[in-house]
Amino acid sequence: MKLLVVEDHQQLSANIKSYLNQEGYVCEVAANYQEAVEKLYAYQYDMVALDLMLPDGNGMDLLRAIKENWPAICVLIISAKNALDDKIQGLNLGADDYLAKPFHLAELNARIKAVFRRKNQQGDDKLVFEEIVMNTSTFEVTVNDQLLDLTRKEFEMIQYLLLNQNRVLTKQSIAEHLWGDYMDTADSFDFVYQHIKNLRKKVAQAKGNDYIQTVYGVGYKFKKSL
Amino acid sequence: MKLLVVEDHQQLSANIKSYLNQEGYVCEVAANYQEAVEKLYAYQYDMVALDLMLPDGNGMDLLRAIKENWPAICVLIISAKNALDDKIQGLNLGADDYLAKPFHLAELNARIKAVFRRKNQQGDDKLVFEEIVMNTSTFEVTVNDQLLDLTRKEFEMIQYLLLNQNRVLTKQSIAEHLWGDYMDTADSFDFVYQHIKNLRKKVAQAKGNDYIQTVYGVGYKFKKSL
DNA sequence: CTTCAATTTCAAAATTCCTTCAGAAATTGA
DNA sequence: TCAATTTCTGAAGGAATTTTGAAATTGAAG
Repeated sequence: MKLLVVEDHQQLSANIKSYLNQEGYVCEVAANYQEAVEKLYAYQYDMVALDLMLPDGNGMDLLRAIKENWPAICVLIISAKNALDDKIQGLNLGADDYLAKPFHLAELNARIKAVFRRKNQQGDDKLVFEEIVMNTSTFEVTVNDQLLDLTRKEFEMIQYLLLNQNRVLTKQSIAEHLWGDYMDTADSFDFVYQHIKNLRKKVAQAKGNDYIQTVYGVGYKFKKSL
Repeated sequence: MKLLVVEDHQQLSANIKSYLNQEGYVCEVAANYQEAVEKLYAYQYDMVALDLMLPDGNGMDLLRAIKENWPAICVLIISAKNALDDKIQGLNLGADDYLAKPFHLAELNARIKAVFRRKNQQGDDKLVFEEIVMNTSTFEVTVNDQLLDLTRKEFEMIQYLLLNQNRVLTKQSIAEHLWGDYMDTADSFDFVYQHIKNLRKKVAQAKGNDYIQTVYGVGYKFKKSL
């Protein structure tokens, strides 16, 4: 799960980020409107936690832009203004939840979980590729109804592949998705190889086929069996 | 896909180039206005990433010149000046997107992809010649609905042929398009023969016809079956 | 502190791809 | 038809990428 926290207060965003990383999310921070939009273009997020008070723009506009361009992304509004107006307007614009400052990190976590749960219950709670099925509410992955025992990285990887069945994912983009923005200057992607290997082994154990196709010089994708 | 990066800062342009090569683009660099124009005349680009700050001229003028002389080329403006004016003026002059420095390379990549996607959607995101269909968003090529397993060079080659169905492509121009400016002094284009051969074989495997016509003494083109 | 699993690093092995080369085949023009 | 030029083909080497196993590191749990 990859989150973007849009929050201009340095200290707070750093806290949130480290806390959510602890909790197992891949979490990045944007300090303002501009940066948020750039990151949204560049990467692929599952959720945005959005502070309405931004130094260079209106948070509501950003919310509107997100719902327009990336409708699949959940938005959790964070705001110091405890004004009911904001809350109503935000939810009307399609925000998935609203959290007033100040808040406990544990509560943020709970809200995030709740938003995902709610979203996945309405309809698309399964990601499927042939015999591979991921239940996005219980976070279980089965191959041919056999449950896979995956580590966190393996899980994130198979999810990323499932979400992008039609395109080839480069090692770079996989690394960015699983590790966040630490990878900017990374020179080696050896660990991607390892996780691919382990994932393949586990999938193949459940069914002879490993499904993951190498595209030489580019990356990986699920291969269609024709 | 062949890109020209117009950027006078050595280190940056070198980084961009190596990154985009990694990502599978053919990428060349021009350090100033003059050099950019020369390259635009000499070669055929799909896109220009243009830094507005140039040592020997105004980037806006260059943008205007590109849109006038090579209207098919997409332009992505890069600028350190975060001025909204620049952005507005640039987009008014026909630039396809705008990216403020500093930026993550991944974001540059995402913008490039987005620009192409947008452009291709206006018509269709498919390149077609008879039974050959190339999906430019998934980077898949099918012949008679059979998926081809192509290497990078083969892919670039068939794409170049698809984009130029009416003209004959010389070995030189193919080499320039696929390998960039390393070819300036090259004396032998034998490797083009190899890739043509391999491509023909793979296409013919999917359908008896190989489609690629040799024009003796000149080059190659798709042949129409009458 | 110890233990165990997960993650990352490292280097060798395996694979795939690219380029070169030399000879064969095809085309052109005289 | 013949010679010159161009294109085609297969094989071989080298370069780049991926795979693999094993060791080192990290991190959480007991």
